[in-house]
Amino acid sequence: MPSSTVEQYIKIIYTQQEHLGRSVVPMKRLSEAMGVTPGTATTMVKHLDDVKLVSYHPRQGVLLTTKGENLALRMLRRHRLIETFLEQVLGYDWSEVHTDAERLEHAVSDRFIDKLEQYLGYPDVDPHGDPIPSSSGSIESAISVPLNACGADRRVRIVRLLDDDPEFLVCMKSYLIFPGQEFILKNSSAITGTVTLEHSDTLKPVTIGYDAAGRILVSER
Amino acid sequence: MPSSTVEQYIKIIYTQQEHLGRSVVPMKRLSEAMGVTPGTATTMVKHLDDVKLVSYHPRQGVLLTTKGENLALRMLRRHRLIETFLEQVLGYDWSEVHTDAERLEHAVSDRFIDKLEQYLGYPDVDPHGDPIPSSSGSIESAISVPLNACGADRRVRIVRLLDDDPEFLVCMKSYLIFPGQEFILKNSSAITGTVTLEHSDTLKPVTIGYDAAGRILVSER
DNA sequence: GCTACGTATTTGACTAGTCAAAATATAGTA
DNA sequence: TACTATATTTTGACTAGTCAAATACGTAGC
Ligand SMILES: [Mn+2]
Ligand SMILES: [Mn+2]
Ligand SMILES: [Mn+2]
Ligand SMILES: [Mn+2]
Repeated sequence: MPSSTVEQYIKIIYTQQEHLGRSVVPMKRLSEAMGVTPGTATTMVKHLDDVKLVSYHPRQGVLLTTKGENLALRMLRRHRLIETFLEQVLGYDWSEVHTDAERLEHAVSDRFIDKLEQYLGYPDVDPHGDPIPSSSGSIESAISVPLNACGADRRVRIVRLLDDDPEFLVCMKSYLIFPGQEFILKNSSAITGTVTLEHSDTLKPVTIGYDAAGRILVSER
Repeated sequence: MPSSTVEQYIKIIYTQQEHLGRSVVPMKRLSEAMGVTPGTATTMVKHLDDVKLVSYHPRQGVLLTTKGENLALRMLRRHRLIETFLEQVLGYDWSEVHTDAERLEHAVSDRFIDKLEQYLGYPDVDPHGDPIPSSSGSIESAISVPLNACGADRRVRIVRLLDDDPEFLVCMKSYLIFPGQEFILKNSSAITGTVTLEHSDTLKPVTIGYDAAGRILVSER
């Protein structure tokens, strides 16, 4: 049975691998994401390689094995089902769910997660639009593009937000930017570095920065 | 912030103190309840004394301070609210709730517990009839007596079971022995060491051993 | 008062996870 | 090619929690 520390490393390696596109995750990246010193990450990664959860390429980086990927998906499943529960059932704000899920994910049993999933009615995404892996480990994300890579005058539907920062989330919610909401993309200017949207119901205009828009995934329609 | 290990020691010291009646809990007792060697318990208890959670009386035993008692009640509150949730909401059998609660209680935040309590409608006992301490730390248990200390031909209502063993609980449930059920106490014999009950609705008779009956608390009426 | 036995404490060793700081490799630049 | 900046690895040390086994108490019985 993996310790919560191991679980956390594996989950972070997965998300970093996904985020980097490239396959190997360098130690600096990993240590920063884990909040530990680089030396600590190196030591741990060697151990993870020993137990076949990752393959370690000295001086280059680390890569999940299939076994590691399975564990990562199980952790993501736990994390996202718990977040969904906290928001939909216990009434947390979506900016608060992440912190608590971060601890709970390491304390729940498989029985708990399977019953929770059933109780929630088999949701396929969490409050941030992150897809929830099935118990068999399959995961499918809706097709989407970053908001800053979208053509102007398009009608878009918010699909997912790639940021856990509570401040960011509170702010987005106040603009009605959360999964399911629809907007018209009025203007997207690489020169000024802004993206302007108009909510399809309220018609309220919102302007956000280019990099923030990069963390918002939408589907064009 | 106390570690989960510290939380567990404190909770166990509380329940042992309650169970022994006497105030100090000897090391042997504590180490057995914790599943560690006596030496380990001694070391830990000295540390708990340093941080003022217990007062340690060498070669006699250990005793919670007020600070320790507060922590213990917070843990009991968590444990019992979680057990209630697992049974009533997620549909666990009452024999399964204990194990999962044992881990979760160390991973939940105060926010979680308070929202959970609200969601559950402020229950005052858990599935085993154990009273749930309030957020301010007050706890009140219904007046009750052990079933083996009851006069015969009395009508009794099951209040609480003092045993976590899944096998015992599954068995009791099959006899309808769980909080709220009513029985007529037909016979209680110290000689044969048995207690015979009859369910007040189904009229089905049940005979259980004297010591098992000691772990069943009832209210006479 | 002395002995035995059971309980309690001490000691030394081990594991998982961590940091600080020194040593080393690598890749880019002059 | 030689130098330098940066990433990486190594080393030694530390903490929390644990066990096994040696040692020390304390009390009940003789
Ligand atoms: Mn985590
Ligand atoms: Mn999420
Ligand atoms: Mn516990
Ligand atoms: Mn209980």
